[in-house]
Amino acid sequence: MSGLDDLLSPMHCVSHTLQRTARLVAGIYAEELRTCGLGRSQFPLLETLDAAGGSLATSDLARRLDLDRTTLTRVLGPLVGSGLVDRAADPGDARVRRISLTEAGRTRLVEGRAAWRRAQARTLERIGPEAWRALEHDLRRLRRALA
Amino acid sequence: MSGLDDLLSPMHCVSHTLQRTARLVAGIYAEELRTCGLGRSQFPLLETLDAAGGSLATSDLARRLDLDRTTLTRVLGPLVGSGLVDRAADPGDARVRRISLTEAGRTRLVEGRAAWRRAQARTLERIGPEAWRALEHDLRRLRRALA
DNA sequence: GGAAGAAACGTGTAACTGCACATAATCCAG
DNA sequence: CTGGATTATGTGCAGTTACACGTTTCTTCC
Repeated sequence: MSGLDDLLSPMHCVSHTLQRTARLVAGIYAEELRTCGLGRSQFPLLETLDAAGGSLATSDLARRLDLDRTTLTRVLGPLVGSGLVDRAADPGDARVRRISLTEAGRTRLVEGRAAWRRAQARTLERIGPEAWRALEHDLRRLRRALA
Repeated sequence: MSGLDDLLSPMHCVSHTLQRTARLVAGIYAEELRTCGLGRSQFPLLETLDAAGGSLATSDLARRLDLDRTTLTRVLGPLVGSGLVDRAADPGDARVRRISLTEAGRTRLVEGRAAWRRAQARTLERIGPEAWRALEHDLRRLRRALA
């Protein structure tokens, strides 16, 4: 039954479809987060650090964000500079840098969450909570399939 | 029934979920397209121009790609430079620039399609054609809801 | 036909993204 | 305990993305 051929037509491009959808949605979050001085890549980073409890090695953090390790390094720069995260040498292994939230980082994260919640609410209002629930599940499966 | 509150927890972020999934997939397409000298933003652009038949105004093209108009201008630069697309003044309206595929552009597009098809096949193989069919449909609905 | 508003466009600037490459530290086989 | 493979990291460079702002051209209304 699988008419697979039609999916090999460029208009069904997986990458472009995901990319353009992500672009569209990102605008909403960027708009809200800008009010508290956080970039749209910074908020998930702080949130992931917080969710991890304490600190994470650079590579581990990158893996959790599905972000290239070197990209993470760039994103980290300004955050370290503004004192929201701390980059310290690991006591047991001189190669790894442990990234952790500072107190200022935790504070900013709380502020960020208010802005984020507005964006998330605006988005869910448009697309419908149940629709998102289903989509989120499928996207997670997609990521697992690619991992 | 709708527990909507749980969706307002940062781990259910629509933007981050879409973004990270798009990043993951984009790598596959970039890898294949690099073999024929096309960036992953260039291929959809050429494809969209081709699908539109002839030429499009800058803003129209941007709209079709869900891309910011000014972003499109930047992407267009190198493509005009390498002669794959042509940017000409509109006969009827001096404000609009009509973007069109050149012969070289059409040729490159054909080469690009071979590379693209490899990426698409690799991706579908991982995630399953039926899963993608469903996902594509839901993502389109999402975009419509945001438009 | 002229002024107010709208539409189409480009540029300055800045953030996000990742590949190729290089460096330093660790681990393991001999 | 030494040398080669592995692991963790950072940088140069290039491509992707969009907001704020300004310019030119067109449209509309008086």
